[in-house]
Amino acid sequence: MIYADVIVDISHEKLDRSFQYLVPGELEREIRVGMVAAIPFGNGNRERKGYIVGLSQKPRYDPAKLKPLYRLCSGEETTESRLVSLAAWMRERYGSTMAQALKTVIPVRKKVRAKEKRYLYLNIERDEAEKLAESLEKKHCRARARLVRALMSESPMEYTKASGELGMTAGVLKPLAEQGVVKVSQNEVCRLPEVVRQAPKEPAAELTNVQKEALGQIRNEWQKKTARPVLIHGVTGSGKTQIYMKLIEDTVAEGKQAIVLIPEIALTYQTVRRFCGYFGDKVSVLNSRLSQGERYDQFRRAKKGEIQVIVGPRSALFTPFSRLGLIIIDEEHEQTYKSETSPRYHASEVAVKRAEMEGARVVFGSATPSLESYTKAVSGEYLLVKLNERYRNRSLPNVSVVDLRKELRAGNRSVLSRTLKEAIEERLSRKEQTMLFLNRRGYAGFVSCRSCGSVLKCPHCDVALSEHNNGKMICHYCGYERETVKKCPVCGSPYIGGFKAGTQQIEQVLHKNFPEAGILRMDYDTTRTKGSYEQILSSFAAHKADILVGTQMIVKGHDFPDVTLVGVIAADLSLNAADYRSAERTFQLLTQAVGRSGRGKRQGEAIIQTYHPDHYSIQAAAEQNYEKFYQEEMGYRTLMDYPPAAHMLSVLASGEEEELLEKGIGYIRKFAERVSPGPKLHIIGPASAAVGKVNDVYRRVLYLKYREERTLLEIKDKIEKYIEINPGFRKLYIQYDFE
DNA sequence: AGCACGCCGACT
DNA sequence: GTCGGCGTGCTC
Repeated sequence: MIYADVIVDISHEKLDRSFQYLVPGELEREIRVGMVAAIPFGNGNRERKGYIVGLSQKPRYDPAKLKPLYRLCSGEETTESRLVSLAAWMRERYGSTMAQALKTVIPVRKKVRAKEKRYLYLNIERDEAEKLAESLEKKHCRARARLVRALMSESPMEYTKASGELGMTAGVLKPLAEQGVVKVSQNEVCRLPEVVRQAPKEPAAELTNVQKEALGQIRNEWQKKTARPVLIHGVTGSGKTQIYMKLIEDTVAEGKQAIVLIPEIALTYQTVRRFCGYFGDKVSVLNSRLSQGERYDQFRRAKKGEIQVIVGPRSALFTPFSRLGLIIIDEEHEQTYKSETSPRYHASEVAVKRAEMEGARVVFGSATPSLESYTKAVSGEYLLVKLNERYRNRSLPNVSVVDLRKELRAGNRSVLSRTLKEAIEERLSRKEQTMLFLNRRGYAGFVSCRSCGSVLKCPHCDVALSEHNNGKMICHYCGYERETVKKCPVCGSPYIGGFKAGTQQIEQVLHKNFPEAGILRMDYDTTRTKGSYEQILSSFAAHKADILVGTQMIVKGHDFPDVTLVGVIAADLSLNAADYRSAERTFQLLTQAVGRSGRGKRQGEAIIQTYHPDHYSIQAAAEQNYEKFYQEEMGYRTLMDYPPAAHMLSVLASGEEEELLEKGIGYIRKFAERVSPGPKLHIIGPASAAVGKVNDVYRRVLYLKYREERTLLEIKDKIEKYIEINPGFRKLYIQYDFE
């Protein structure tokens, strides 16, 4: 016997869970997750539509009470059913529960439903209503009288308010509505986000020859029956967005819809405005600041076909378009495309899958593609399209690297090297602008020598050790531990320790050095209030300040034509993050930062300060040479068996009882060893997770590395089953993460 | 959402 | 008694 988990297609919060049904024998072969079925529901066995969200061999409910489903509704494939299938695939691929996957894919199936935003109106005159209320009270129809009186003082009234504060039920409303006393309307307020309403209409810009050629390549690929995903590798300022626009235009002209993913809406304010200006009311925007209701509105509009294009973060990937034609992922390398919660999916992968299921196309774009994508592009799995020139013949900035070790030797202990200081002075005298950039992302308390630049690393994993306040240095991958050092183990210098520099500190140094200069600071502290982000950027754009200091958040979005100098305070900060991706991230951040310079008519310059002037990621960024970086980094990944050369599965276990957790993760390790296909499977850990303990919940992590991803997937499935069978794991929460 | 059930006050 | 309305709880 096969049992099916079904979600009933009734939009109500209390039905937001699955119900189990018997699958009649003749449907057993045919039934799949994601299909739509007709089911008997409720007391009268009324026929309802339901989505199959899971299949199993045994019942989890009293089998005597299970009803068989009526039939499968083939050909009734809806947007929802396709999204359910996508969720099923995500469950399988990333090892989450179906409930978690569904929640990710079909958000807000509860609470702020459009229907609950209905309004109630009093449909009769006041004195008439007064009489009615009195007679209702006489007839002991208290609930009805209450509603009529309430509407006399407030009409229209929100449906939710009536049912909530007044305790109105459907049975109370129905007779009143039938008598024509109360009118129910679906007068929904359509809440357009601010950016959409404000954006000025913009005509299409003329494409350069390089852009036209790239566009031609993509259209050519799209002629094929099975078009591959496209990776646009374009240098900073090469005009990728204009190509996206043309591709979206093509898609809309075919009567299809497009999804545009961008890393973080606030950081790409200008991009959003450009889309809105170009596509007008065809486009809508999702962003993380939107309320659940606003977000739901946008999804509903998409479903109804009121909009053709949606621009938004990772979650916009699940917009319920009925004829999806194109998914664009801009700044494809960004970390925000990877979900931090289970299912820990990567938007690029899911985009390719959704596109495959719905016959849509995928375009990735980046100046610094992730190693994963570029590897696929090189192997021909993706089509690689290059834009090697900046838009309007602007040239790339001249970059110089400053060795901070030499500065120390020359007696300069300031965060500003002499070269950088002189360069800033020059800009001030020429009335040009400077951006100073502190890449603190991923900063995790590494220890380095200021004299020779060497960093304490794990002897097994080749990533920087993190300093803990208990005086120990720890590797987050394998759990290796050692005492902190007082002297540099390489050169013996006592100038060794954690790197301490904040944006505030730099701001102070600047004030001291350039008392006349206008300085703006942008970091987590100064952008907490709403609108402060845009405010800082627009006042810098209006040249109200000479210098902008900030964390990585300043490297995106705005074009500042007057900026001719970009300074990177310490490239090492991200280089020494406790992560095998630190070099990649450094290269990306440096390239993006350097790319901010010289966007206007004047030639740009960039200065990178570092203790590792010879490191390939810094040199390649200085030369703006992606290819060189890619070759070096791939060599490192291959040598160390890190992705994408190999694949990595991390098993994160958490629980409140430390001992139980320790035991449990130990068993998982042993089990993994048992099902291992041979010595080529590396099992590392268990180690403490990057954040070892949160809210009294302990977390431990196990890493499995193997050349073939398929094998890791199989191992994950086996571990999942093993955990399900053994009741000892009930109190542990296990998450999987593929890299 | 839609239906059944049990409760309550009022009236043939 | 018993009828109509109300609030609650359940739906595989």
